[in-house]
Amino acid sequence: MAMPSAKYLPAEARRAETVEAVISLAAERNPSDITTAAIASRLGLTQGALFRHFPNKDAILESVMAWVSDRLLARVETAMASAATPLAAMEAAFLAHAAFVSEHPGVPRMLFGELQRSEDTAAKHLVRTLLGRYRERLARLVEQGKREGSIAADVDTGVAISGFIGTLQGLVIQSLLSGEPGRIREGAPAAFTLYRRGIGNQT
Amino acid sequence: MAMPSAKYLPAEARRAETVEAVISLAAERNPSDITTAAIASRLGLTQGALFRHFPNKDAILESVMAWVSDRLLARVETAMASAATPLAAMEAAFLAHAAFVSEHPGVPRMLFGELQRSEDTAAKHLVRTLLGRYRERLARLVEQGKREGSIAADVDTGVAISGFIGTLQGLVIQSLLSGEPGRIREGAPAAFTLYRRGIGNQT
DNA sequence: GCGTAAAGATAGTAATCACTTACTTTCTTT
DNA sequence: AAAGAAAGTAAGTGATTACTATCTTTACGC
Repeated sequence: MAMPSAKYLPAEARRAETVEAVISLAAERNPSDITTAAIASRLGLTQGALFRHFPNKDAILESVMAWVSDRLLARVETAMASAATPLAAMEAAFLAHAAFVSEHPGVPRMLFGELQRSEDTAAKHLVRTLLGRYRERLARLVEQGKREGSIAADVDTGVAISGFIGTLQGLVIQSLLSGEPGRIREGAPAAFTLYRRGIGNQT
Repeated sequence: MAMPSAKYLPAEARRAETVEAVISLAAERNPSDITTAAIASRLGLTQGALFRHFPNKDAILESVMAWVSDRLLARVETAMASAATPLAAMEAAFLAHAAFVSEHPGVPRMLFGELQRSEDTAAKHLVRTLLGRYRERLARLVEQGKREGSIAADVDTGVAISGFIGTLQGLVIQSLLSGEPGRIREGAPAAFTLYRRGIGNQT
């Protein structure tokens, strides 16, 4: 993944490789000090070569965010679709999300980092859109769960969603402290069980 | 708070003012692109003046982290001490923590940002120490709660702690999205209720 | 075997960064 | 009131940033 591969790749393949390089770099260092020189070096290219495929650095970040949005939402939605009940769908989404960030530990850092940038970049907008869509999917499940009685009716939907994302973020922080991204995936089932008890109907 | 105050302050007062300036800047922009020029400008000083009081930028960040560690732990511990039961202590800690980051929205960003720096700075070490102490206090409460039966015995302590911090982090992300730091404090009681249901004994 | 897309090397831009140096203003103390 | 220490200023330093310019070289399809 994101290995310095063949020379003279077609432009589209090079762009895809660039995105992966950024994501793998984000797993190792603070996303906001990833330089174009570092990206190029990971690809085995010179820095100037990057600007054959992207007009500027922000366009690279925008592509990264688009990649993340697509992949993450796709995996989460696929996971949701294969579940019978709302709670099972949320669990599947949770585990799929955890697996995704376990594979790409730089992703949550980039999302978080992009959110707190002061400039109004296209990448930032993509993150907001992603989170908006994510919230929407979750909200649907929570409401559905409340209707059928598996989720407590007195749980506010917004709070439930915030808790869902927060529980994931707790795992991310744990992995930052331990330096072992794999712990996100490993800890996910137990973390979700805790969360499920919180929102679940307990009568 | 952190207003450009009088000129020719004594060194200690200036250092304290500098710390507050950094924290207030972190509320507005990505912590990792807070420049010494920006800090000085907020204080109404020239950039070079900072280096009268700190040997380098890392020393400033170190002071900031020490400030945060002291204040946050103090407030959380005071809150814990005034509660009768373990669960009440955790709630008090949660609300105190939420109030603190509501007042200083830049703080969780700085902690998170410092954790993911690749260099081994003194500031990073302070953050790890802070989180270690925090975990310790929480672990004590969770174990105590399990013993007296108010917290479910089958809940792993590490998972409970990760969930505690994650739930807080969920509120932070919400406030990043909405741009309203006050929401952290407002949303805290409901968020904790959800968390409490998750860890609480439900028999 | 020619044309072209992709990448190379090299050198340069203007801006910004943390940090330094030389000097001046203010405060404090005697 | 004078002197010395402390605090602050102004103008730099060199390194690094994203990005551009120019020109050469490589690979591959027609």
